Parts: sequence; C-alpha cells; structure tokens
Amino acid sequence: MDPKTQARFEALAAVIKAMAHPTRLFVVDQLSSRERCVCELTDLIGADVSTVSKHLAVLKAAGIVASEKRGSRIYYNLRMPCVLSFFGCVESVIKSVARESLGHVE
Amino acid sequence: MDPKTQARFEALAAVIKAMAHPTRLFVVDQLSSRERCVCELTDLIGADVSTVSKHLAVLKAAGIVASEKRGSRIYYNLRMPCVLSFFGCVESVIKSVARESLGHVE
DNA sequence: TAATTATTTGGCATTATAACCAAATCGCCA
DNA sequence: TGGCGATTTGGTTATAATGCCAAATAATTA
Repeated sequence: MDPKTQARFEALAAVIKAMAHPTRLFVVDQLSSRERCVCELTDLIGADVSTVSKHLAVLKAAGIVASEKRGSRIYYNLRMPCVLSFFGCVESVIKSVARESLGHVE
Repeated sequence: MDPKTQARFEALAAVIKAMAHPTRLFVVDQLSSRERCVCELTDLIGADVSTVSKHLAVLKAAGIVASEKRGSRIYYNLRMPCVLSFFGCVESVIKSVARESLGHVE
C-alpha cells in the first residue's frame, strides 16, 4: 500500500475508531436531536462523569462533536449529522447476520 | 441507559469497531469494485498473510464481508456496500478538522 | 471568600488489539 | 500418496483503550 493511500485510510480509521464504542454512539444519537450538557449525558448514560467526559473528548478530538461553554455548563453538539446515515446501514448488517445465525442459509 | 438501548448500541459498536482499522477499511474499499482472494489482498496491503487473514476474519465475523472458496483460493466480497457511503461523510469530517487546525476559527 | 456545581485531568488496574513467526489445515494435482 | 500453494490458527509480545477514583479547575452564588 503506498504511503498516500496508507495515510488516507489511517485518517478514516481514526474517525471511525472514535465512534466505535457503545457509549459514544449513544452520545451521537442523543446529540442528533439537540445539544446536551455533560451532566445530562452523564445522567442518561449512568457512568462516572469522568468516564463520560473522556468519551466526549474522544469524539471532539475526531471532529465529530463540538462543545460550547455557557454559564457553568458545557454543551456538546453534533457537528457531523451525516454519521447518522450510517446507523441504518449498520443495523441492516446486524439484521442480516441475525437472520443467518437463526439458520437462514444464503 | 436501559438494557435494550444498551444492547442496541453495543451491536452497532461491534460492527463499527470491525471497520475501525486502516487495513480493514482498505479491504472494504478494494472489495467495493470486485471480489478478491486473500493472496491478492495480501499483495496489495503488504503485511504478513496471517495478519491479513485475521483482519478478514474480523470483517467476516461482523457480517461486513463474506467469503467463498473456489479452487484452492478463498475469495472475499463486500456484503454491505452501504458502508461505502460512510467514507464520504467521514472524509468531510477530516477536511473540516484540517481547516480548523490551519487557523480557521469558526 | 467559602461553599457548590460542573467538568476535566492524572493515575492505575484491567482488558482488548495488533503484528509477526511458526505450525497446522485445506485443496489440488502430478 | 507426496508435495505445493493458499489460508487459518496458536503463541507471544507490545501497545492502546476503558473505567473508576481522587484531585485539580472553573464558574456561580450565598
């Protein structure tokens, strides 16, 4: 693989890896309707605040979300709504795999 | 997060995690035009065959690719072409982040 | 200023990934 | 059947990711 191609797929993988976690996907999903502060997300997720904060940092570093400070809170919003279009595709993969494991052959 | 929602996002994350690697994305991209045998992919990637084989196993377990044995070779094909639609979205994220790091402020 | 709420950061233990080599299989054909 | 090319599997080691706790920072208000 030539260096340029290598770099391209490394960049792609970095963003996709940032989404590759249940909690972070949940955050993306939640932010698709509206922005949320860390405290709201923490309540919804039910993990330690520090854990949620680190997940948000991962999403932010990848450019998937952005944050805005207002008062004592920090609100996160979804910067790339197009990632949502991916959910449907992935769920079709999941359904297809489920069908097979139930005995469906081809 | 309730158990059902948890399960949903865990399933989504499992598939996305399977794509979250430069080599595996490269494979998906290669398979988008046509099927390839392990030996072809190995040549294109330039890693050890065993490494490539394991990456393919990850993609297959997630339902992203399927394989078919013909003769002494095993051909892999892309089962879910919709994942390709994601590449454009992710690359727009990458460009956007690049613009910012070059000094673009809002 | 002290107390309070919101968020991030550092540290640490646990678990998961990735890559290579070597060895085991699998299929094909002389 | 013996051997060869193709592929997977096992083992090992190095690196990265995750989650919690505790502590640090920041903004708010009494």
